Amino acid sequence: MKKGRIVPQYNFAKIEKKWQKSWQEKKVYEVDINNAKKPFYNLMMFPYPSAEGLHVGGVYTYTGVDAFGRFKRMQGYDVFEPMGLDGFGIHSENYAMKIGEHIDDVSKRTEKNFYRQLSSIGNMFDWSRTVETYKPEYYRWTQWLFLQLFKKGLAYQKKAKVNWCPSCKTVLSDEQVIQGQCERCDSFVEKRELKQWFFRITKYADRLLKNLDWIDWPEDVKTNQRNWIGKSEGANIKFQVEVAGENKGELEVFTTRPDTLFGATYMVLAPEHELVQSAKEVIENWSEVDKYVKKAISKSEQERKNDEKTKTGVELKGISAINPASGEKIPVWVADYVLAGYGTGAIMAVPAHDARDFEFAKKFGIEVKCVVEPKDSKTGLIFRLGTPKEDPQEKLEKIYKGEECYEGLGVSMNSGFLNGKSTTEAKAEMLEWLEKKNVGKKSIDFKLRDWCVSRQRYWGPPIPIVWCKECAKNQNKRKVLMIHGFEGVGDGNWFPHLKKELEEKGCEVFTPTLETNTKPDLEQWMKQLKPYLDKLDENSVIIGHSLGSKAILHLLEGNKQKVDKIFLVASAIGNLKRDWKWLADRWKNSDVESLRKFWEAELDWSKINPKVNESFAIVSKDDLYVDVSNYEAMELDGLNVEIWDGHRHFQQTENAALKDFIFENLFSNSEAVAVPVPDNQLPVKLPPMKDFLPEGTGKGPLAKNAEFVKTTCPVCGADAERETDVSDPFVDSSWYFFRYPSTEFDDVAFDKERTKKWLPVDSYIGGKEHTVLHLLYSRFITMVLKDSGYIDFDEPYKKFFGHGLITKEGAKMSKSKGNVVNPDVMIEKYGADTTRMYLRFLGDFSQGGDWRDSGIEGMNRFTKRLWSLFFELEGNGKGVDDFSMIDKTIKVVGEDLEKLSFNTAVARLMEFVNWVKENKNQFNEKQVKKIKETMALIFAPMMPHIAEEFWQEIGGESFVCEQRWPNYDKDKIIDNEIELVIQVNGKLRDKIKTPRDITENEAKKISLESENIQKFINGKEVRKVIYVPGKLVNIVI
RNA sequence: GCCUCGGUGGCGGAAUUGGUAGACGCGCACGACUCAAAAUCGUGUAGUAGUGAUACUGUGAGAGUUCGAUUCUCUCCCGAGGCACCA
Repeated sequence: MKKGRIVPQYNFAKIEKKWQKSWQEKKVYEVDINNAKKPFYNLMMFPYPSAEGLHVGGVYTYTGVDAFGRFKRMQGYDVFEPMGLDGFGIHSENYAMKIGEHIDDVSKRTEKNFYRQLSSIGNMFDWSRTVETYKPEYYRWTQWLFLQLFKKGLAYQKKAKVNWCPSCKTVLSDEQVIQGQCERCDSFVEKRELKQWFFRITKYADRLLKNLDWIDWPEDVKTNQRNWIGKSEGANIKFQVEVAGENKGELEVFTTRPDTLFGATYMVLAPEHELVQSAKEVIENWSEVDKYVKKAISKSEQERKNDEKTKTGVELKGISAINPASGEKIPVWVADYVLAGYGTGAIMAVPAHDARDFEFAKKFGIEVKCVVEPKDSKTGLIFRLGTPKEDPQEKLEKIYKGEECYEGLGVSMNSGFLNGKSTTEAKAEMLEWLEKKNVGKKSIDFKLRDWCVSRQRYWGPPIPIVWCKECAKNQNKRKVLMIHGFEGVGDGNWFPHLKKELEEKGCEVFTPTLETNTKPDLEQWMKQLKPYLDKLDENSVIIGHSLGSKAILHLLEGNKQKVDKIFLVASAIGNLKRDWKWLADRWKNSDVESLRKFWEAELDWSKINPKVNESFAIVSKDDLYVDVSNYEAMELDGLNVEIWDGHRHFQQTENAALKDFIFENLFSNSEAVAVPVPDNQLPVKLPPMKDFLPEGTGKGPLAKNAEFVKTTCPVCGADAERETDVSDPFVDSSWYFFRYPSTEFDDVAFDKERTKKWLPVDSYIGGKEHTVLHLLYSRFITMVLKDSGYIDFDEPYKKFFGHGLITKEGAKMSKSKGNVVNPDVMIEKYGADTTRMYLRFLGDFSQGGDWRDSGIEGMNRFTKRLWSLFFELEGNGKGVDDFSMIDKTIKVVGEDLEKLSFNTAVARLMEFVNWVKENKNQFNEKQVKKIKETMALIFAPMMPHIAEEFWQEIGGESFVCEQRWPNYDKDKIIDNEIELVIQVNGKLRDKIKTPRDITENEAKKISLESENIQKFINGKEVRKVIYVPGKLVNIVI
């Protein structure tokens, strides 16, 4: 060994470039996508490519996730770490308009810049599989996804009062409105009524909620999602409405506190509530009411926000309601503190136990009736009320007198049969009573609303829909098969009234007469129905009653024929309401056994559902034969269940409500009908447009492009118009992780085998700000894809970890403050390794951290020290006896990386380096070899370039990133000698070195004998001696 | 108002089945090297008292449980983020 070796200069620019090139050339990070033995999908949130370039926060996340991915790879996993760009959206569009360039050019430039930056941070991205949401190869499948939802009835259009940003000239989702202002430009948002496309996410509310119970996510993220979904359980209660003593129908409300019904002293309707308009004639003060309602409805978010503090409203004079519990006549008001979109748009107001109602009642002098005592039902003790400064007794008196509002739990009072019951009991009992009296029932409401995906902008995927007027005309001309039930309906024309009206609309209606003698036979019915099924086409409709509906389902199950819609009226797919014996008694002449066989024949809904575009089941809880509760429980996928009141079995020859319902769902009143673009015509390309400013009329910029708009209908070939809305960028990002493993497929969005191999995602790491919307949307889309049979899992991410944000010297980074850290500058000045390492050291990954320029200087010194130390080590010493530091470091750093506890991992590595430095002249040759090898390996996840350089220096094979994480010797982790801590009365008084396996008595003995301790005992009585093995002795005196 | 997270030296932050508070780093001070500075290396660094060993105080405030509390319980204060007239 030669002495005084020359340490090469640490030229990070050179070595980082060298290794990045080498990794790329050798395709080290291109995972073997088909044959990987231990696939590990290491996903991070792809960035939105802004013109300013990659934010240091992005570097923070990506290098952190990469350190984890590299560690996983060293544990033997085939780690797939893809990257892409979420480039659609209003920011890019606004920016392009601002600088007067075309968005296509801007996008090309930012893409190049982003990928350059992302390549410079030393991540193991698989650059052979990128995803850019704004490229036709990608958004083709976003459009395909839209159509999947459309075909399942999960994408629909409705006129909706939407948030309109006058500056961006576009619609915003509720989520993008922050306190009445546009999330993007801070303009105050107005309300406008426009036709919008929605995704029916509310249908999945329960499932989105339930799965949270088992998915392996941090609790706070789950809580956020739960709150957003906002499930509340309560009751719907009907109040009778009276005008001049005469009953004028009913008013339904939703409440979570049915136990307070006796305290409902008035009712409030939302300004939009239909009763307000329909009762116009009988409202005595109509002009006043009309004025209020008009004003309230036109209020913008801004005004509502400003008015929040004061409650306003008008009484509907001449109208009153009857409290179903107390029988009292109570006034009805209209007020804008009641929201049309939640519950039933009307409330029963219980001012004594709801702060909002209380405020309103006090302002307008309405009676406040206390019906809940604030006391514990078991102990009878009055709850402690208010702050310690207030007098509890006085407060209690006020509550009883209705001078204060009490919202908590307690014991019912002034409430008839509920008196003395706890709130929980009273709720249950009231529900039971309501159901018995048929004036209310259990009900569940969600805060979650359907996802508005329409955007009247240019830079997004065009919604793949064609509007056809010709089809709207033809739509009415369809074949309808009506099938009667068992109950012997004359000539097979069950419900002749409906038949007649369908024919008037231009439909061809079949009403076969089935064998309905005393012995119904399924096989026979199916045989009789088959010729009729053969006459139908994909636009046809089936309306089946009772057993007849069951027979046609069995027939559909085994046949290829597809139909458009099916209506199951009082269908025998539900259980029999009572038992068969009862039926046998009732139907003495029928063969109940054969009926039973028919009724109970098993159906496979999953075979029927794909053959029907939309299916409805209409059933009544007053049905004589069919059990409704069973319908509620069935939850058949795609089946829309309608449960009505007061129909015994829908056998009437005329039923206006049923006819209306069927017509409503069969015939569109609009001029044109939405026709999905066929899959083979996708993508609907975004046409090049020089002027892509929105018109500001409510239609998107695409409406200005006549060439784009004009098309032919894919169904009938007539002239038709394209939809001009584009979809929300959240749709793009709701499925991108499905695409990464399948980027080379141009015939499917994602390949089945690939998806099976790589999904669900093993680890997803991203910012906490996305924990509600993006995560919820992608969970929803995953569920839809599962229900369509494309995948077999419900949840897209096995693990999610939300990291914190980084600040600069304690302040938020922003362009306006000019305190933005530019990653390019940092990498140029300190290199990627030092930057990565410093970002890891900032603080807990989940909490974020604070960037300090002086801090990275310190890390720079460390890197240089590490570099020199490595090359200075020679191994001429006689050897260090205690070499266990190496094993301890390997263990602890490995554990920290697994937990994403990067900051402590860095601290451990520093301690290790300090130890090597202290002993650098004592190590022998063998020890130096081990140290150098270990250094290369344990630094590899966080400082990948320097680690490769180390690895090369010691002559290691291939790349260090392909090596295994080193093993440690378990025996060396445990020290044989420990420092026994001795406390007196819990205070540290002495430390003594002892062998690890010291006995309890021995430990106590030496503790008591210690000179320091004797000083403290000083003749006092030793009461107790506590021994914690291997740790401490506490002497109590 | 509600929900969630947090509050530890001059600063970023460590430390949890309750058991040595302040790891690691920044900053600062002093020293070495140097004509000098930078860089580098070394020493010290929670506060108070003391030359010192050491003693007392100390994890937002107060109380409680315990032999022992940064950790658990209760009350309160402050900060950050999210939601907000959701019945």
